[in-house]
Amino acid sequence: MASNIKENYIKALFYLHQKNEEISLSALGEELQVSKPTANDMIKKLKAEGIVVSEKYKPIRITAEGKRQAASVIRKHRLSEMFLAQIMKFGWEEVHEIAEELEHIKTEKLFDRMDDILGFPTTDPHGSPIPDKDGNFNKPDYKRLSQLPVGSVVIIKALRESSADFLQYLNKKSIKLNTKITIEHIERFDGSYTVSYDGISGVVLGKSVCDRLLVKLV
Amino acid sequence: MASNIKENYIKALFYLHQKNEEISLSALGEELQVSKPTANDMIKKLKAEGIVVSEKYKPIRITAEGKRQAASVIRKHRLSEMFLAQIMKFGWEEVHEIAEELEHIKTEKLFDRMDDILGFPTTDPHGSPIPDKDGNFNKPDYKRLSQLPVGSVVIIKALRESSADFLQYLNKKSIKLNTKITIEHIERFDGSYTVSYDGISGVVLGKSVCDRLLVKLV
DNA sequence: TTAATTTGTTAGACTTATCTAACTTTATAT
DNA sequence: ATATAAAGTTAGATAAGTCTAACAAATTAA
Ligand SMILES: [Mn+2]
Ligand SMILES: [Mn+2]
Ligand SMILES: [Mn+2]
Ligand SMILES: [Mn+2]
Repeated sequence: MASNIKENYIKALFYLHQKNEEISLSALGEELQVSKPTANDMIKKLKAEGIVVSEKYKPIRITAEGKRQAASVIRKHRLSEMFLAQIMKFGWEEVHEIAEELEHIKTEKLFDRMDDILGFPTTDPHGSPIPDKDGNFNKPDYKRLSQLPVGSVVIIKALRESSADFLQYLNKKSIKLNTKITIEHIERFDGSYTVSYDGISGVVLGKSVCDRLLVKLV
Repeated sequence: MASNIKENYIKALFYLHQKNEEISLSALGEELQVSKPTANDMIKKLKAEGIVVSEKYKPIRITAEGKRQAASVIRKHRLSEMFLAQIMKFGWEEVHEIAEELEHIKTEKLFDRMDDILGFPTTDPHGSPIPDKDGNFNKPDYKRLSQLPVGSVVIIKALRESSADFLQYLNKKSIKLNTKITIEHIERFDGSYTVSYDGISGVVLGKSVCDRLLVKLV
């Protein structure tokens, strides 16, 4: 059984692999805030366990087994977030921190029961998909709000980034998942959008905000 | 911040101290299934942190600070058990194992929220008291069923031992907390009790069972 | 195509938690 | 009071996870 620490490496490897099939030691060290020799040592252990393939001076690749193990941790994380939000009434800006701890709990039936109580949800409170136990999950092709033209009517479906700061900003603006937004104006100069939602019009969202909102066209 | 492992030592020290003010290294090692040198090393560290007092060849005593830290872990454990049982519908024989993991979660507000959702319970699903954050908890003076005479009418309030095996035995007998029992007969030869409850009479409970049931006289 | 920069590796050290074997001190029993 | 047993300590070793300093390889830029 992998330790908490190993699980965090596996999860990081999975995230990095989603951005780029080939993973660099530097990126891994950066992601986990450890030195390159530390990351290198761990890669040797994970290689011995069949979780990555790696050869001297060559980029690292995660194996099918590695993906399976990563999905298991991510499933625990996202089910926990959903349970904390829906059942325990935590805000979506609070759940990630707690889920970072809960995801390492070994007893599977805790998460199976969460899943059951929640009615087998397919996404977490930030719109990210919850993998099933075999590691499969939907990857719907949402667009960034910042990619869409004036006049588009969209529904917010997920976030590209879910830092507490960003979530608190969205709270302040009363923007939630499934909020229906109409794009009224795009300011060419700075990429900011003027939008309307919930019957309020003229709300200005900066470029970096629109870049983080994943939406579906209505 | 204490690691999981240290927290387990602190909890063990607290349990041992409840049986016997003075704690021996052997008992500590036995409790945690580690060797005496291992326990000894940890005691040196805990002494440096002010959690125990201990001098060479003298028995170990837990400090007020040690008790406070133990109570914090026990509170997390017992609130978790109660949450798992009441809200997540796990059986009382299932909750301990999961709570052994949950008790090490750092984020206090998770447990505060459990407490809130549960309506500030004073005991766990096995009748053990839940300490408050300052480490105070009720220690009601229940009697063992095995100490009471024929004719007594009692209510089961807690268990002296909560192994999954014992709890499954109680499930089979439909005995729960708050079950009202009447003692019909005591067999002198083997100390077994014949009792009635829930309208069923003539149920025989062995000595070891009666020894584990903590009851209040009606 | 050489030089500079980035990336990866090695070597050596530290911390925490664990062990066994051997020894010392304290307690118990004859 | 002495011998035996139990409890506690020391010494030395191991494994996991981390670091820094120094060096080697690969990539990128000039
Ligand atoms: Mn998260
Ligand atoms: Mn999330
Ligand atoms: Mn328990
Ligand atoms: Mn309990």
